[in-house]
Amino acid sequence: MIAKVLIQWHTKHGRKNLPWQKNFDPYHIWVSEIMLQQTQVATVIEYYQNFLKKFPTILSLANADIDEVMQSWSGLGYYRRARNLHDTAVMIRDSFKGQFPNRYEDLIKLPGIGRSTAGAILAFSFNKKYPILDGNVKRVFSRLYGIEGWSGLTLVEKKLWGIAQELLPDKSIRIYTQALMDLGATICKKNNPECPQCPLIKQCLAFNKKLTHLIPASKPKKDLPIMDTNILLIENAKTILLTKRTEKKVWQGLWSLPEVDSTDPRVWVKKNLYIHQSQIITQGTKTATFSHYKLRMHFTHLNVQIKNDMNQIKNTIWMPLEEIEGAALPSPIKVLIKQCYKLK
DNA sequence: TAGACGTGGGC
DNA sequence: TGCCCAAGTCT
Repeated sequence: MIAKVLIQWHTKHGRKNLPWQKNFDPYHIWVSEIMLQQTQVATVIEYYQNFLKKFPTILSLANADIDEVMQSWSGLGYYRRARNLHDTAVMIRDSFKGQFPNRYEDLIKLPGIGRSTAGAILAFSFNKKYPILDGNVKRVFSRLYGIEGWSGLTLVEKKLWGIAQELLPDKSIRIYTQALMDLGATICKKNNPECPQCPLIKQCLAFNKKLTHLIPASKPKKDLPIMDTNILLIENAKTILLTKRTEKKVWQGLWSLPEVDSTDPRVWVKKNLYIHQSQIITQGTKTATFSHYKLRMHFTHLNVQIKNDMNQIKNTIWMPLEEIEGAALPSPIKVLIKQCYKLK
């Protein structure tokens, strides 16, 4: 019954013109689903189009250099997704003869594809009867059935998956799945849901009990810890010194400004670079907020003149200023660099 | 299983 | 402004 109502609602009110809705190509669907993880539709659209232009087929992605993939992902965040995307493309090329798998057991083993993304690929691309459970769907079901408690709790999540599985229709899974997400995105919103427009208003427990503002329950909040770091913006003849972040932590695989222990930048510069002279241009602090901590970046912008026989430091490059914007750098670092050149 | 993992929209 | 959170997954 619920599925039928949703499918009918979708014919008039569903979203049908998103860039990844032009065909059912599993490669296209997969790329969009990965990009859309924890990322809003409006943000994804441009990245998606650029990405497919650069990597039109799964083979072109598999054969690409990871650095190129990171460059395309720069600014989107959660960079592990880009590495997983590339790894998965290689696996499909080598272990599946380039054919995108269409079985749940195969999909779930691929890096970056969890239960919900596997369900989305199966539903959208292959019209197979599998559930999804993203933020939209969690919100819709939580309200519809008056599920209390934060959806991150194991028990709550289990209930929601159960509902997702139970309500699945035998036919039109593709439309049904899209309808569910569209309802969550456009009507059953977190704040100020438009209940009068909702096709499920009569059977919605949260609406009938006037609990839509309390369901779904918010994630328990915690104060974000503050981390401090010292970074250097070293300029030499219109180029900037960048280091690749190879450690398995935030911004892995991206180029960034060197991070140093010393609060006096000249110590690091003297130790690592052969220079004629160095001159501090500006110093300051900029804070970047992540989902799990705040990073206070104490930066020093300085100008150096490198000797010809400078020593090469591992994983570093001097990047021309004009190439920074299009390179694989984290957003806050790009902003910081831009600000420094306004300040000057 | 709780924490790591980014960034920007919206209020 | 500051806070919540978005088409989640991995460890």
